[in-house]
Amino acid sequence: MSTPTRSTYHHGHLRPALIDAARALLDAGGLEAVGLRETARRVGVSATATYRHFLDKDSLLAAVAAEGFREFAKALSDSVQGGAPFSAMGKAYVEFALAHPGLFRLMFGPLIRDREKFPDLAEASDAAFAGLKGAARATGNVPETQVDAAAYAAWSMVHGLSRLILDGVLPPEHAADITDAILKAPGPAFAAYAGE
Amino acid sequence: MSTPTRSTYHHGHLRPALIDAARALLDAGGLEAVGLRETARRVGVSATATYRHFLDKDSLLAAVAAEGFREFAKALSDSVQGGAPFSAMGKAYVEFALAHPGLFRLMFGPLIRDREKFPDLAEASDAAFAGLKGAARATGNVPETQVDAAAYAAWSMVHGLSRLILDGVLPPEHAADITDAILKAPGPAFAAYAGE
DNA sequence: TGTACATCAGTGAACGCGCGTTCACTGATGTAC
DNA sequence: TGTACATCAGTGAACGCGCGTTCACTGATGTAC
Repeated sequence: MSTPTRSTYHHGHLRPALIDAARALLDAGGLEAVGLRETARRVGVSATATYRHFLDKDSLLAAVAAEGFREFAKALSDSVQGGAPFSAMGKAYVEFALAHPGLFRLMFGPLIRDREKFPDLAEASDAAFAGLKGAARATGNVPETQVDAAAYAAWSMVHGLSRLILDGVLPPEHAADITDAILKAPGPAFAAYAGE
Repeated sequence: MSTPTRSTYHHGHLRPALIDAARALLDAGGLEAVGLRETARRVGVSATATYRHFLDKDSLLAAVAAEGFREFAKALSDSVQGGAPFSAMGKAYVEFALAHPGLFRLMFGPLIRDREKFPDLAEASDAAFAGLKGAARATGNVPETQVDAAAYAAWSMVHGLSRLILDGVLPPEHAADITDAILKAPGPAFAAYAGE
């Protein structure tokens, strides 16, 4: 993170500094705390300097989100290195969300719809999701024709769990227990669906 | 919905009219389209008249959300009347979300955290969730000690699926197929978790 | 039945706010000769 | 090696915007006697 003061007229690394600052605001105060002016203020630069590096506010946010997806993809793929079970990826998914609530919300916010305007973001998110599907296939437990459905089911579950905790619906003090119960003992947890 | 013009000085049913108008804005343009001034404008009343019926903007929104949860709870419980399988409730959950995107987002937004300020909302949401847990228990497939985990797992999955579609991550044209695949054939879909 | 008066439901002007963005600009840098 | 000049990265004032909320108010209603 850059210091808010600087001696040279030219910043030198303004683009990444703005991304870092926006992300810090995101982590500290959530999505609505991130403003273009406030971000620039943090870096110690005029608000308009931002426009040298980003088309507009959304473009700055999209860059932050794309960076988030790249880290997210890495965290997911790291989680199943060394033969860890598929559920380890689910755990990593939830942990990432809880560790970066603002970032997670931004990543799955409205910008992701605009694939043409933010191709970098679209690509980064696609890569993260592809990793999830690949891990579902790699378990070897799922017939090829069912891989998509299995991946979507797993994805939905960890995503929903993340959001329910993040949004304060599930009490945070029980979050860890619930996550473990669901991820470690999926058999009983899904028994409700049995016999239909 | 009320008409934007009226002949009498006193509106007569301003409170429900404001709730309806806010909800219409929500459905039409999403959360950020709902303003206190704009809502009043729709009803044909000055912005300040709102303060006769609601403490502030958040209180108006909380009333809308609470009403949403009551409808949501009804839709969920209706879905399993007449011996319909548990998965029917999941289907109803997703359908409600897709039918009322703005409302759904509001319902699970930040207001739900403020249980003391909005007890009516807290109660309405608790009731909806209790219905979900009750249905999981009623399947008879889950040992009593696992009912909570099973309900949370099911809840997480349908909630995550709803959000992924709503937020434009899963392509909407495939939303129905994916929902069916997950809800109707959970066995194969969850096979990825098997053998751990 | 008529009247006085408290109460309730609305009005409209005004406030400050911070935002994203535009504009014309200036200071610093790098490159060609 | 020095200089001219194009280019790039920043500045700061100003714009309009719609918002939520406050204030002192007025019109309508209902109730006690």
